[in-house]
Parts: sequence; structure tokens; C-alpha cells
Amino acid sequence: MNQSRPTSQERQAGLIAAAASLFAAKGFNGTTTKEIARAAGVSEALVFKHFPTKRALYAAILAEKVTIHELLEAIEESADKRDDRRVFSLIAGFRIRKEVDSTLFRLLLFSALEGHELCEMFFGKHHRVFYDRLSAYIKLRIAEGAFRNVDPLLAARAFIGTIVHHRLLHEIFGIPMHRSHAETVSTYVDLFLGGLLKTPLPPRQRRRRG
Amino acid sequence: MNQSRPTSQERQAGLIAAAASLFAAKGFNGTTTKEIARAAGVSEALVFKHFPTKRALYAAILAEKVTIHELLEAIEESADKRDDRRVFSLIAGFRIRKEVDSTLFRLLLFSALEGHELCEMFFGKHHRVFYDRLSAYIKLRIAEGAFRNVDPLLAARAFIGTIVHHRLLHEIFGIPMHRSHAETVSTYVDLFLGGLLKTPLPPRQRRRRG
DNA sequence: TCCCGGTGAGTAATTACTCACTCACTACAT
DNA sequence: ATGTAGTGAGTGAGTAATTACTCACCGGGA
Repeated sequence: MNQSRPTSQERQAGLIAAAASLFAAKGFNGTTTKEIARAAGVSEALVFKHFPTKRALYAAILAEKVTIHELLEAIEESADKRDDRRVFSLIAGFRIRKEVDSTLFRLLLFSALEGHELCEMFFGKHHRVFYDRLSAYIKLRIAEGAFRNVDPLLAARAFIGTIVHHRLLHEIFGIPMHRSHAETVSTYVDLFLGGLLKTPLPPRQRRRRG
Repeated sequence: MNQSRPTSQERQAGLIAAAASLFAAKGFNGTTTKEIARAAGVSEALVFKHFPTKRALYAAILAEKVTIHELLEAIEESADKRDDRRVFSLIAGFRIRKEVDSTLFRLLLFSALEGHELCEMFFGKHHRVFYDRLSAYIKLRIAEGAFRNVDPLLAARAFIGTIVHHRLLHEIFGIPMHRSHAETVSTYVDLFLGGLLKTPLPPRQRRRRG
């Protein structure tokens, strides 16, 4: 017994973690507070000591777990260098990879479908900035003459759509992948940049490994 | 009083319609049988006279409402003529239009998220054939030398992904559209075909109206 | 002593589902 | 026509189980 009683914050973190995976698996209405308590190894009453309602617990998860800025920062360097292929590969590779965690993706879908007002906050405060940043980059590259003249926001959504749909099929619907993650990312980026660039891609794209 | 009592089949159809819109709005777990009965204008007991369980009612909805073949047939003609732009415009326009009904889309998402075994049947029997048909067309056009050599299934999914994501944003998340349906479809098709065609698109695409 | 993390045992409400029953109508023998 | 038995749609009033949430009460460390 290293530490017989965890601190209040540790308990809360444990509860949030347990609740997040349950909500992601079965939705808000499909998850009972009893299950959450059991998954966290505490009594049901303690759950309500930390969070006044089940909904407040749900909100705490969304408020804590959402992170998009790490990706935005990772992109900046490549964006400064106008390395288009790398910019889009980073974005796609961030979501399409082996160790990806679909908890948040499921949570986001559930809250949108179930119409929680939290979803707006969730989406508005975190994802919109991402779409804005990406479409700003596309707009810039159009102005610089590198990209064809298309609606930047629609182009950004077209690309993100490919990625989101990929996750939908493989993480939510359970369809097996028939290509490796790297190949998939590469193909998606090729296709998208092919449609966006003024100068067509070379007939065979150079990859790391022949 | 035209007809004081509807037939059993009419009742069932009414129940299915009422339940479908409720399930689509609030999910399986979020919808109560009492609500369904009230929406259909009957007693709760009658619901169970027609469907042994709530889940059976859900299954009946999925089994009845799914239709994808009308789109497949509409495409065939343009596919025979190798009118690539029209093929993809038809697909996109079929899902991105004013009068579109998002009930089935929401139902499909809900059943995938809630992990109903019905979802597999739903997806496997109806949507997979669509992906197969589209990727077969892309494969053909690659063999004919019209499209670049990419994985046909990934290409098909990339395009469908753009459409699905569009619906996700505007029908589920409630983001307002900033372009007309026609403009949006046209932009998505331009982008996708631009990435797929060997011969690049003309710098300014010809539209119906200037 | 006195908090503070923690609980067992509740409660009122809601859930999916059941049951005994009514009502309107039809078939048919009288 | 009429009594009557049968049928199938439809319901009000339940039930047992589950739900989110509460509260009086512990026990051990300062």
C-alpha cells in the first residue's frame, strides 16, 4: 500500500477517465452512474460528491480532454516553409495512425447526435480554429499562385472530410483497413494535393522507401 | 370519419415512421416507448402488440428504410458514357441538396456508435455495394488511362468522405453553409477530379451560368 | 476533537413490458 | 331482422427493475 487514499484530484481524474471510456462506448444515456462508479472502483455516492450531476461529469470530460493545439503547432513549421505535402501529411497522420485513441471521436459524435449544448462549445472553441487555420493556409497558397482558385474553407473541409470519414469507417463501423496507415495517408494527400496544386504532381510520387 | 380504424399495416407504418424520427433525434436509449406511442397517437401497449420489443421496432426501421439502389441506377447511364464529372456530381448532389432528409443518416450513426449488431447488416448489405461499385468505376478509368494510378477503394472513400463530412457538419453539428448546395457540390467534384484526372482540368471550369 | 474521503441504504421517478379487459365489427344460425 | 359468438384492434392500470441522486453515518489522520 503505497498511499492508502488517493487525493481528491486523483479521484476526480480517475472518475473522468472511467466515465470517458464508458460514455464513448455507450453514449450518455447508455451509461449508468453505477457503472461509472464500479469502473472507477468507488461507491456510486462518491461520484456525486465530486460531480453534482451526471451531466456535470460529462461536461468535465469534454472540458478537460480536448486538445487540438499540439497539432496546430506542429504544422506551423511546415507551413512557414510552404511544404504543402508535409502540412497535409501531418494533419492526416495525426488522426490516421496505429495508436490513435477513438474515445474523443466517439464522444464528439455522441454529443452531437444527442444534441448536447456542450457539443457547440466543444466544436466551436476547438475545432473551428483548426478549420480556420487550415483554410487560411490554403487561401494564402492560392494568393501565392501555388493552389488553384477554390473556396478555401470548402477545400479544407474536403480534406478533413476524407480523414474523418476514414475514422468513421474504421474506428466506428469497424471496417478493416486494406492498406497500411502510411500508404493510406500518402494516398489521401496525393489525391487532395493533386486536385489543389496548379502544377500537376510528378507521375510517380517520391516516397521514403521506393 | 373517413375510415375509423386504420389497418394493421397502416398502424405499423405509422409506428415505424414515428419511431424513426424519434430514434434519429434522440438515439435508441434516449427514446422511450411511451414517447413513440404518443407520437403515433396510440397507447403504449399497442406498440408491443405490433413489435415484441423496442429493439425489434428499431430493427424494423432499419430493414425498411434503407435505399441506395436508386442512386446506383441513376449513375449507370453517366458511367457508361464515361462522363466522370456527371458521375461524381450525381453522387454528391444526391446527398448534398436542400430537401435532404437526415433521419437515416442519424440512425446509421447512432446504430454504429451504440454498437448494434444491426448496423453491420445495415452497412454491409447496402453501403458496401455502393463503395464497391464506385471503386470499380475508378479502377476501370485507371485501366483506361483516364485516371492516375491510385488505390481505387481509397479514392472512392476519399470522395464519399468529403460528402459524409459535409453532412456531418451541416446536418448533425448544425454548422451553417456558406455556399449554395450547387456551388458546394461543384467545388468538391472539381477538387476530387483534379486530383484524379491525368489531364489537368482547364484553369476555369465551365459552369452552366458564366 | 474534528474534518474529510468514503459508503450502505435508501427514494422518487422512470423504464420496458404485461395483463385483464373493452369496443366495434362480422358471420351466421335462427 | 336479431341474438350471439368470435375476432382483432386497442387500452388503463399495473409490475418489477432500473435510474439519478440523497443522506445519515463511518473511520482514520491532524
